[in-house]
Amino acid sequence: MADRKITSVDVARRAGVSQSAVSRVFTPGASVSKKMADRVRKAADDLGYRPNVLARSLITGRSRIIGLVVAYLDNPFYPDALERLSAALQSRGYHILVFLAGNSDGDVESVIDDLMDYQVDGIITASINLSGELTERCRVAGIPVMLFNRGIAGSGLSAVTSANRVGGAQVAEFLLSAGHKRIAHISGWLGASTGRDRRDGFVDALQGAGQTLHAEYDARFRREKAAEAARAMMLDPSPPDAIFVGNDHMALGVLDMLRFEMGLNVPGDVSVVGYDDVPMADWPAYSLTTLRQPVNRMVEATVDTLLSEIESGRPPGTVTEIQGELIVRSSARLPEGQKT
Amino acid sequence: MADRKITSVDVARRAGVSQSAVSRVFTPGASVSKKMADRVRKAADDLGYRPNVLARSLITGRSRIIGLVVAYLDNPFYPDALERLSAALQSRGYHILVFLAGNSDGDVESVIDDLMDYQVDGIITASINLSGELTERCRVAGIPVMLFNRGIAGSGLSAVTSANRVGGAQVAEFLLSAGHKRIAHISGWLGASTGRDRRDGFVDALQGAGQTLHAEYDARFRREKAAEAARAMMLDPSPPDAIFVGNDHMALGVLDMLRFEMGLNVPGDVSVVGYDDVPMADWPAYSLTTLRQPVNRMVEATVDTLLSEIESGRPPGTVTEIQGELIVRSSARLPEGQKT
DNA sequence: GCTCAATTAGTTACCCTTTTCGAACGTTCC
DNA sequence: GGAACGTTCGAAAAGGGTAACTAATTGAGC
Repeated sequence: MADRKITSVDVARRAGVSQSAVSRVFTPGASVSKKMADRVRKAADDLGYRPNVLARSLITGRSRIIGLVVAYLDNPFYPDALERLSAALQSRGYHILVFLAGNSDGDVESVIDDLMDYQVDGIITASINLSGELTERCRVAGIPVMLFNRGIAGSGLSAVTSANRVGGAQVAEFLLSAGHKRIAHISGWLGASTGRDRRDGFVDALQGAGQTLHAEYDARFRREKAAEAARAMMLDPSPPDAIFVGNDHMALGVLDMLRFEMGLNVPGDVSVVGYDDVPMADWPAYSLTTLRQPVNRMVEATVDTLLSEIESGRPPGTVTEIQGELIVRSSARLPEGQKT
Repeated sequence: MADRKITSVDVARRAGVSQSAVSRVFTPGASVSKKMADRVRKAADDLGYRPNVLARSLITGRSRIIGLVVAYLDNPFYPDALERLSAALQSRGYHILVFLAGNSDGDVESVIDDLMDYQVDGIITASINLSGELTERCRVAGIPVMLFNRGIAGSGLSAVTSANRVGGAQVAEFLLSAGHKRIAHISGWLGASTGRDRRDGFVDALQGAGQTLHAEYDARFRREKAAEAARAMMLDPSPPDAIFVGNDHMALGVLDMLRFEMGLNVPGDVSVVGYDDVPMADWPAYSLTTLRQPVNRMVEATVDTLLSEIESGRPPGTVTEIQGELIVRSSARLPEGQKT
């Protein structure tokens, strides 16, 4: 075995043409006669030749690799997004190189080093916070960065999120219209735009209706922390009658806690609303009322924006907000007269 | 902006040394004096130089890229595995390039083309079936392939699975010892070793105890199909009193169906046992009794085997089976006298 | 001070493509 | 018939590195 790797030179020799001719045949838009193309393709097929992407990228300066930086995949929203992102990019000739980063700064930093090493054409970050210093490095290196499901105000980077403020407000209105009076919020991390915007939109809408937040806790997108927070809230002498949880991943943990550990009835004793609409939210064991983030449209926007920055040099800074939709299920009390 | 890319030549010039000296400084194990190393590193830091992995791989023949071929990520077992695989490889200087493949042969084929194009050092497949032809292509190309959570008998490829036959038998014994008499199985895809082995081990153990399978259905690892199968089984004039489901992803769907659509009591009316022990199996809404696949040990074995094939030329064909453990929760009746 | 071996540094070939650049060729047009 | 032109093709130069080879330095031992 150990057949040496076959290169364009081998194909050229077999077809009796120059190596550069072979290259041209495999470069779309290059000038080759039909006869030449046929001969070369035949020889290439015989030998099983395929151009070496790495060598190509060396000279073209494009690797057709997109770096995806992600902190964790336990929130099912992200595997779903990863799958769709990968599919969308793959269909356009790109592939995803995965970089795992804890959320510590040093960790993210070394990941950025790795990214540069691989000459990625672009970067997508998900569930990650970039420091100003890092965004600056990417800007200097001229590598387009897309923030997926998170924005960084003033960073000048492109970002795709759902309309989180509006979404938070939609949830608030729904809970208000159902007559809730002691409405609490267990937020995603307030250090992230996603967590902050949902909260702010939610709080603003409550205030618009003359209510204030009954209780609040920053669970940093962690299921366990959210569950604990829910327990603490419910054990309070004045427990909430509704809880808006910053994402579904946490909301499901809250539901489990309320129902199975505290023996409460949801939505009888307390309503719970999530955010994301992950697949499990629709499973009958949970049937979670939640604000849907349209993953497919977010993915589309991410890929479109990123590729046009890469391929057409569109300047960075395109911020897309995609409107979500409240999916009413049975974890929250319904407004008077409304049916599912 | 648009600072041209800085190369080893730039660093060499600034440090007043030859370009190859720079290369040596960044190549572990090369012969350089401390003084030289310091000077070069200083210059490199000033300029923000990092070696270009792609250029390096061109000459070394190693890309430090591992191709991961995966069909879907909706079974939470796989994101979990992906996260751990990525972390383990990252810590050893490799990264994962993601290739999504539907399970159709043509799809997988074009993915293999892509993989070759990127000169991956190795391939890990998960939730995917490789045809003989494809494994042959990889063998010829000399690219090590690891089958994760699936084996292909006679393929000569390395594989890591849990001890699926033994696992199936463990489940059978547990159900038998709880006194079940009409035991059914909803299998994962019998076209895959994972589905087949679990089933065979399960059936053999039943037969060893003088029982036969009360009912059986191949749900092909699909949640919906499994739920439908469960409904059909329970509507039969002679319904099973226990169902072993081929993986947790399907088992959770079965639980939902039994409890919420059919209003049955689990395990009162029927016991359900899964396979994998995904995180959700432990969530109180499900509390699924299941056979744990030790993901971390599977990942360790996968990475170790793959890297030793890549780096030390270990011949392919190392098949590792890792013993699982039955995790007893409350979705299945307990044997007499046993407590959780 | 000299020899010999061991380190270190510089030269150069090579990895596999794409991409100028110019030569060769066949047409068209006067 | 020859000038002007458009196509097609080959030679050769990148592109950013590594590794084998060679030359020069260093150090030890006597």
